[in-house]
Amino acid sequence: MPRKVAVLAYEGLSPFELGIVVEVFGLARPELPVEWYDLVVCAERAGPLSAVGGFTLTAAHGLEALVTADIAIVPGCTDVDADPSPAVTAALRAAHARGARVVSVCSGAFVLAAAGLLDGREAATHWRYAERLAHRYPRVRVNRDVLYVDDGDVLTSAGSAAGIDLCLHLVRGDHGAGIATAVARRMVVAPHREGGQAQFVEAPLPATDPDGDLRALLEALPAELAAPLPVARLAARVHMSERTFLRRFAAATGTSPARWLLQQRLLRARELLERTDLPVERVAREAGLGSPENLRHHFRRSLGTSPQAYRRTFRD
DNA sequence: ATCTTTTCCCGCCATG
DNA sequence: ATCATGGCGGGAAAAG
Repeated sequence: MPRKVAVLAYEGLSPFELGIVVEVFGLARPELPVEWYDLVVCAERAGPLSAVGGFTLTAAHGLEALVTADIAIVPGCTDVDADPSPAVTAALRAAHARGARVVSVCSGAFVLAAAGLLDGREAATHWRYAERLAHRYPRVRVNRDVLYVDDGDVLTSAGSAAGIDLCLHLVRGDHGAGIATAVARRMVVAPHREGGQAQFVEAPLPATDPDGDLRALLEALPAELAAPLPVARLAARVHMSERTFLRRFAAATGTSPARWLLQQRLLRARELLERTDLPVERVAREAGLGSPENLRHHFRRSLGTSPQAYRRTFRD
């Protein structure tokens, strides 16, 4: 049985964010060896809805599709101060109660918050709206610095295109990094973006685009993940003091060297677990995570599973 | 799970 | 004056 994905359309919706969801989940993918999702677009009422850009669309399904979905997605709304329809919030609560994963893109977090689904949870939204979300729904712990928040059954993403990151994250969780990478490749986007939305807020990319040595280092590092890469050594390689290296690195990637390396190494470990039969001990070593204990530790922290369980899920 | 050692990394500030 | 640099301290996190 394919997983059912329902995305909500409504008056004044943003076609881009709806489109992300349709592109990821709604496009047929016969080239992939997995059962793809069933996507439906649903709306509260049957009539035409006007979208940003001055055109209209009609959804083929009603809110019951949202309630019975495995994944219910709310794209951003144009008016975050408006109260979402009670029928919509009720449908989202019902979906959640049934065990569905409830997902928002951008300002869609306001709808989830209105439904009470974010109470006491961490959530992401567009940086422009973070303050308002936190103010209006004090029980929501707004994280301004990430592209998305995965809280298990409730997932929220930051501004517009961060919805792509979150959708790919969902695919990665359901089908593994290999499949998610294939989808990303077909969409011609990065399979995994590092750093939070902070890097997109004020700093235009050209100002922080890594130049010369640093760029070369960033490109070279993925090939040497198995070796220890202490900051002091890295800084020396690009002829900078540690302090300057940290600053430049942060400006270029939005994270610190250690965090960036950890992400790369976890990604490598996942690949090895999916594509090879290497024992966990070797996976840990090849990925540069050192001991299997260390690998397990970080795996649990970021993926919520163990390496063995992860391999079982994506390898049969 | 808990402890110890090591490494990281960010604010502060003098310097060029 | 502004700006990048890089040394230092020490709280935080990782590694063992």
